[in-house]
Amino acid sequence: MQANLTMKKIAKELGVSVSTVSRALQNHPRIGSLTTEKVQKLARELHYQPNSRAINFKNNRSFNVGVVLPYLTEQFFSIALSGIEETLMEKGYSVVVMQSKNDYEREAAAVDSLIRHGVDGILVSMASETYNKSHFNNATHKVPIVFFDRVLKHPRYSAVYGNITKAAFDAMEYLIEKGYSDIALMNGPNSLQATSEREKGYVDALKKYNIPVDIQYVKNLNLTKEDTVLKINELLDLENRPRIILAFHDYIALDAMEVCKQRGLKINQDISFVTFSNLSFCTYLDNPPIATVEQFPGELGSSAAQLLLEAMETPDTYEPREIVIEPKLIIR
Amino acid sequence: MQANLTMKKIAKELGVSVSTVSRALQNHPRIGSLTTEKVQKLARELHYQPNSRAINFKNNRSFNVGVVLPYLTEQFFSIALSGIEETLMEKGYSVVVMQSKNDYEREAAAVDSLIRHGVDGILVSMASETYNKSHFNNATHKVPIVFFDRVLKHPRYSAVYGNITKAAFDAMEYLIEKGYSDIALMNGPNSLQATSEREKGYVDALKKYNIPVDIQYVKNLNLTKEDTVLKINELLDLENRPRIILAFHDYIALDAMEVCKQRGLKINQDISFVTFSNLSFCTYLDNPPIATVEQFPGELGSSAAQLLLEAMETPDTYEPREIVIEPKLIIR
DNA sequence: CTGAATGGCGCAATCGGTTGCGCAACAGTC
DNA sequence: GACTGTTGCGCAACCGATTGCGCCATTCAG
Repeated sequence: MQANLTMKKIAKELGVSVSTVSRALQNHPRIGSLTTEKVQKLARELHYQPNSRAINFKNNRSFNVGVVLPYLTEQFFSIALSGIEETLMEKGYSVVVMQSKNDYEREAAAVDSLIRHGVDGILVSMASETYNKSHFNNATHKVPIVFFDRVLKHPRYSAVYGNITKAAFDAMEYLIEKGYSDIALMNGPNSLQATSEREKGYVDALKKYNIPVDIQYVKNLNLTKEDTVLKINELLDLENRPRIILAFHDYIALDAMEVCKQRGLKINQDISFVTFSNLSFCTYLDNPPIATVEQFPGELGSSAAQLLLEAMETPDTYEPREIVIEPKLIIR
Repeated sequence: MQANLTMKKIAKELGVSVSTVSRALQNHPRIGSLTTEKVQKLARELHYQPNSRAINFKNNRSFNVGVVLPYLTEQFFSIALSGIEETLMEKGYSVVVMQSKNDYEREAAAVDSLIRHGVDGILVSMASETYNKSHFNNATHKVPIVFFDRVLKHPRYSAVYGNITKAAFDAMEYLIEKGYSDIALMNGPNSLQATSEREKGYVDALKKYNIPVDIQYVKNLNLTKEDTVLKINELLDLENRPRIILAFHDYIALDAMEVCKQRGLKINQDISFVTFSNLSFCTYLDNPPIATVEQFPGELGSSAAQLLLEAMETPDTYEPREIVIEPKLIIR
């Protein structure tokens, strides 16, 4: 850890003033070519690097962007983060990441901490437990915020998200057209906006084809394995057992498949699955979900990053807006 | 985006000096309780937040830590990053993450960029293509560096990594004791240190049991699917086809399994796999690898973070050192 | 009534750069 | 020789917060 090398030392060494050193390093025309050369030579020899904290302080910019998401270990979010990192890196920004673990307190603390750390903007995918939104209001007074995937819909905020309703509708339409019936929905937790959107697409499709909606076929899960096991068992216990399960996540489908197998059902024969995330490993399953909705998490992240870039770099003309990424149904 | 609220404004509003405001906010004993109360009240009302950039500048600390890793989308690294984030968050540090994509140039640029952004320390899992180490030498003059998983072994650097040799040895010993023979090794790329360590464990175990080493059984892969397909086909084409494949990653095993199935071999009957990463979804496979080496990426990351914390907070007494995390063989 | 002690607060320097302005020296013009 | 223009560089303010030191006013002891 070498001692701090500042312009002051270069200036003293050369018998010139600090301002001359500063200008010489910027090739300022008012500095003589001889002096400029001398300064640059010594700076090179001493491996001078300007103190970024001083520059950030002076410019009131840090070129850091905060990202708050539920879990880094969830593939959806790590892919989104990767897209964010790529987009921001190109523009010279760094990514500061924090996990909310779906906890409101942690999320609020993370947003607060990012502000205190002096980021120039924040990307958020909301915790499922977030009921109080005031931490975003406070933060947005200081820096722009853009939501992605798990968004807060409000004219004040930009948001990037997938068209879940249409995705669910498309998946249902595909299944119905294929002649499948008895389609159940294993949906996410109530606290997520996507849950109601998914249900809407499910219901809309049934209505379009004049199929009655059986509320016993719609289950909201709470993300724990126990609950998944409970709900799939409830479905399998129904007199009119579903033939297709529309699951809101591959992992939910996998856990449900296990229960099915234990109960002697053959996957993709007695019962099939369609999922809302396209995890790469599913192609390796002997009996994968017959279709899946690809939500393009990388594009979600990178679009959100681009909105944030605009908000940070042209704050005067920037108007909050929403971008909808169309998911794609992938048939296996 | 409200205008910057500084101490100056509070001071002017109250007709006191900036230093009084500063001290009042710190409950300095030399400030009268009346003044202190007034200042704190107004600060609260105006939602005053100290300018972190000014404080960072003054203290020459940012409480940011840089993390450079190959890919965020690789589960191993996203779990490691999660462990890093948890450990550092507790101590008030934030994590700035960058992907090297296994490219030397990007890695060097990332390290450089982190230094310029003013991080207090750096955690690195090296790019497989990194041949030149000078970017680390330059960086370490400025801030401490700790390596994790893909480490640079050098007395100057701290490093945290798994005991791959022993893990490979243990896996082999288990297989040999179980009576398995004809065990092949699908290893990683030459450029990774872990590759030679894994090979050493493989060879050591064979030698211990006086089993001749067949070099045709040892393949080094380059991480592309084509190469994996090529190498598994070479193995299956051998006169003495292996019965067990020790694969250095679950995804390699999955790709190889596909080829095996295509060639009419039954997994876990005609041929079985043992892998070096314990990806959660493998438990959902109908025929998963019969054993797997858990490398505890979260612990790897969090141990590295703890070393870095020590290096950052007590730089005078800190001595670089290595921590070895013992992997665990998990039998399915 | 004077001297010291104490409480309450402000001045100014500091961190490391950047930048407007001004000063000096010199050349060129009339 | 006085005037203007140009070149080359330094002074000092500034960004926002922190902090050593010193000043003034009050209080209390002697």
